[in-house]
Amino acid sequence: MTDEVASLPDDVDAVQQALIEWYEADHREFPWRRTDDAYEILVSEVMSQQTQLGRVVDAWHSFLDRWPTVHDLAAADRADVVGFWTDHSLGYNNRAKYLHEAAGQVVSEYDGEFPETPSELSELMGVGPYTANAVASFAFNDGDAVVDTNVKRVLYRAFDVPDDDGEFERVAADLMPDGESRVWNNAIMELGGVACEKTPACDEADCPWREWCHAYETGDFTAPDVPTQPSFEGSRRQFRGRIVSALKDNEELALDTLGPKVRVDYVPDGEYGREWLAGICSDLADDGLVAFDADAGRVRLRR
DNA sequence: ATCCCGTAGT
DNA sequence: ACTACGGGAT
Repeated sequence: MTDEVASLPDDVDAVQQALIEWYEADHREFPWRRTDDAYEILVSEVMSQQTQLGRVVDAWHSFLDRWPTVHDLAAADRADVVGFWTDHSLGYNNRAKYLHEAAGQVVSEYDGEFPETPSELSELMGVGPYTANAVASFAFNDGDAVVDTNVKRVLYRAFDVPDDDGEFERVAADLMPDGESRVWNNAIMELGGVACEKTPACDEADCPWREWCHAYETGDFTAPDVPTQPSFEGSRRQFRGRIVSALKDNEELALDTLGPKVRVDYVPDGEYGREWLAGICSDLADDGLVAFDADAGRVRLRR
């Protein structure tokens, strides 16, 4: 026997059963947990990647009202999808573009029927390892163990898994009961979301793993390092967001009309003027989010 | 002011 | 391996 699963308790069956029973006894209700439609689940996962779950619920219903099927989304104008995204404060606009592109892939490459394996799902734009396993699990009960920051935190604390992506992936896979990816991945992320958050709530949430948890035993609830990010206020990101938001009603605007909508201190020939704005519009155009005519100095969302 | 967080591009 | 990417919640 190797030391491959040295991090895990001997009675893995009991660990698995405890978590599943805990999850099934009580958990937060989200509408996407009551569907097995791959398109609806993909939309929820892409939204959830960047936005707190409570805020996703309304946006998810609205999105599916507007584009009920993958065919509807594939046929939509990119500008409308990006406009919806910014209108609902969903964050990174690139993801709206990716989701729209992924819908196009499903229609053109799979005749509108979603592929069911993580490896095929990973080929879709904006779908990486996490989302591929989430969709494969929740739509088809056929995913591998998901490894998101919730799962990393749980494994790091409970079983002393080293802060290393390969280690997390290996232990997460060893821990998942065969053929139960749907309930398992829901359950372990729920554990990270309500019991094993940054500030843990072991007793309050009746954590099912207290008897095995190294952190609960030692009182050391350190979590894996999360990279710090540059401040948002005053950042390029902030102004990109404001530009897309100003264009969301599909207007085409001249730079000098757009400028004051983006920053109050806009002066055409000033430090933050036409040249500065054109630079950001040019980046947005490179990202495929806007159509920018630099000579005419006019910009609008890209169809 | 800080937190949240998976993917793509390089 | 590192960085860009949004904006509400707290």
